[in-house]
Parts: sequence; structure tokens; C-alpha cells
Amino acid sequence: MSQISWQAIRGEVERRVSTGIWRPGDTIPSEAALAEEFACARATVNRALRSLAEDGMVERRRRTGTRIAPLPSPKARIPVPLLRAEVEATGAAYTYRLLRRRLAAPPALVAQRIGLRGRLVNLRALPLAGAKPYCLEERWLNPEAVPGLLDVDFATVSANEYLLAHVPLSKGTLALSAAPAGAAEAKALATGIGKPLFEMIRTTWSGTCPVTTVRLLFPPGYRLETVV
Amino acid sequence: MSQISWQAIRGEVERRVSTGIWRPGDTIPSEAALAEEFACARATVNRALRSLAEDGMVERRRRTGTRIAPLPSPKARIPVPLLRAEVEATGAAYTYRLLRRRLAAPPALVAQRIGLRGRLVNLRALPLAGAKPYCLEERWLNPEAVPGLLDVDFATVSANEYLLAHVPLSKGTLALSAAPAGAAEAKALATGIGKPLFEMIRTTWSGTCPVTTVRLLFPPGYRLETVV
DNA sequence: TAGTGGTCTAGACCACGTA
DNA sequence: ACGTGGTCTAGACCACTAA
Repeated sequence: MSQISWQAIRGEVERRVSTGIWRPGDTIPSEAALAEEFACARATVNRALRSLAEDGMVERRRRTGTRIAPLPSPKARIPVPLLRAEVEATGAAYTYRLLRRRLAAPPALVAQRIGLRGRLVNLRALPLAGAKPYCLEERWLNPEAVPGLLDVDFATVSANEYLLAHVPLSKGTLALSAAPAGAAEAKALATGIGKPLFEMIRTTWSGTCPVTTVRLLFPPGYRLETVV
Repeated sequence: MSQISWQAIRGEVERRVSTGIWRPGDTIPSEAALAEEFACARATVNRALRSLAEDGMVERRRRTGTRIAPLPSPKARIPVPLLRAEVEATGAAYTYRLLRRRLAAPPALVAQRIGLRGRLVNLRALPLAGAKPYCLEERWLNPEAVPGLLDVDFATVSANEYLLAHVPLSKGTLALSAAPAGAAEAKALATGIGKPLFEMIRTTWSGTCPVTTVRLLFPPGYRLETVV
């Protein structure tokens, strides 16, 4: 068989963009036209162009057609970190120390992030790599989103792992930034006040129901790496 | 028609996972079996399961079948930031000031990142939002990867935009971290020494040929946000 | 209204990896 | 060897949206 693969079509489109045959902003031929050119089924072209669209290289709209993204920028996939896996990948033992657990109304900033104003479960925890603090975790959980949440012993199960196993996490936001260590954070992470911490704030919904918002603070030296 | 959609199948699989019918680590029925259950074509089931696999919720292997990921973790897409677009989205005018341009051998750390030891083009630049420094850019370019690079006037065209338009960027790495401001960085970004900066290091190849490595330092307050 | 992408079908063959 | 996912085909209808 001399069937052309969707990867080959994708590659040819990329080649035409990189050699300037098609330039950013250009509208390219329709799926039907390309299918004829490559002598393949339209579904195969569709597969290739859909793949490019997912990577941000082309933009597709009905009726208007497919065009090369004005600023083709590949999108990086970063895995939402699984602390246990990250720690164990370094060879260290992963442990999880619960520092605080309470039921409280969240501060305004947190309430705004998660879109809830009532009483939430608040956890402060310290995932460890061996004996070393790996990060500081400040979490707020919506008890109405997680059946049985109030009975979970978070001293033995990390909230993250409990949620992954019990709640279908559908959507979420992720914010990354740098923040100075406050007194409490410096102490928990065994670093100095004002030191640059890597901050990750994640808020998650299950459908339209807010589930949790968590702020992770990583000590100086932490790096989040990925491949584009 | 009462055709079932691949999204519906995906939703049903998610439901079965979230309700515990299928648990992390379980192998689920084959595509053919599911197609029969849902009375649809196998391609439709394939589309649904492939979508779930791309999001990290299931793992698929030939012969072995499809199983629920032991730790189902959604993967975040973060857009590689386009400074101009980011700045202009805030309503400010984007400008780009070239602080330094020279031909030099990179320091060991940079040489290791990009995998080159010879003389490279080194740029230091300051993208601005209005009159305010947006970030500090330290870039190393491989002149052999970019035809005509030595003749480009980077005082009027930002290196990033030049590259996007002239080089097919295929692969790259991205590292995010927090770093303290040194004296030069604090001055350029109008902040204090030791303040936490958000650091982004991006290295890009065109095929197997190293093109550029760039380190962006963002002043305190910068946030990289995305949706999972 | 018409053109484009989005999707589903039914069938086929292939590639891979376990046994 | 054989079962599973990976992919391609040819055709069809639908959904969206600009003209």
C-alpha cells in the first residue's frame, strides 16, 4: 500500500510553513482540496490539521477554513506535578506531614479564586523528600464537592492523591509566579525570609462545582521543566 | 439520528472512573467491546479514548489494551509567552530596547544548555510595556542556524519575532523557576537586589540544529496563567 | 445560502507486543 | 500466533458562520 499517513501530511504542512510557501496568516486550501492533492481521504487530512491546531500552529474555523497561526507558537505541555512521583524520581522517599487541619472561611483572595464564601476545609501540609521539605502546601477544599471529605484522615493520605482517586477533576486553572518567603514559609521550608520561592496556584472544578484550590511554594532551586 | 458522540463516550468513561466502576490501574474493555456496548463504530470509541489518553487519564498499549492511569493527572497546556501579545493585551504599548549585542563564547552553563561551544551572538534586551520594563532578556543565538543573522538589526526587530518568522522552530525545552535579582537585573527591572524574579529558560532546536537559548527574568508580580 | 470543518459509519489492513 | 490499538478509506450528514 502507498497510503499517505496523517503524520506525513502534517510534516508537509510544517515544511511549507517553514520554507515560506505558506506564511503566517495565510489561509491554506480546504481539507477537500488537500485530500485531492495528497490523494487520500479527507479524514486523513482532517487528522493532520486537527493535530496541528492542537499544537497551536494553525487556526481552524468552519466556513472560513484553516489558516496558519499569525504567530505560530508551539504550546508547551507541562504535567501538573505529582509530588510523590517527582520526589521518588529523585531517589528520595516521599512523605507527607500534615501541619494543620481546620474548618474555616477562606480569606477574601482565596474565596475569590475558588468562587466560594462558606466554610471550607483548610489544610497546611509539608510534602518531604527524605528529611528535606519539598514544598509547602496550603489547600482549601469544598466539602460539598467531595463526599466523605470530612471523614478522611489527611494525616495518612495526601489530599492530592485522595482527590485524584475520588473526584473526577475536569477543569482547572494554573498560575505560576515567584514570591518572597514570609516568616512562616521560610521556617517551614528551611530557608531565609525574603528568599525567592516558586509559587504554583491550582484551582480545580469538577464540572461546574469548585473542588479545591491549592498553593504550592517551592524552595529556591526548584525547577519545573518540560519539553515543547 | 441517535448517533452517540465521542464526547459522550468520553464523558461516560470519566463517569465510570469517578464513580468507582473503573478504578485507577484497571484495564477497561477493548475498543471493539465498547463499540458494541455503545452501538457505535469503533472509530468513535477510538476518538474518545485517544482524547482521554492525550489528557493523561488513560494509558493505551497495543495488545495490552487500555487502562485507567494509576494516577490520572491532567496535563496543563501553557502557551509559550509571546511578549508582544502579552504586553498589548494589557493595553500598554510594546517596545523593545536592545541593551547589548556582541559576538562571544557563551559561559559554560549556557554552552551546556545549547550544546555549542563556539562564538555565538549574545543579546541583552529589555522588552517594555509602556515605559515599564516587562522583563529582562538574555539570549544566545547560533549564527549557523539562522542565515543572515549577523546582518539583522536587532535594535528594530525583536529576536523572538525574527526567529518566529524566519526559522522553523521544531523542538525545545522550557524551564521555570524563581531566582533572586542580582545587581544588574535589579537595576534593569527597577526592583531591589534579592527580590524574587520569575525565570524562564527556553532552548530551541530546528531539527537537530541548536538555534537559540534565552533566559527571561520577570519582575515581582508577574504571573503565568493557563487553563487545564 | 453556500462552503468549510466536525463527526460518524462500516470495513479493512497494519503495527506492535505479549505469550 | 494472536489480540489490541493505530490508521486509512469512501461516503454521508451535521453545525457553524460569513456573505
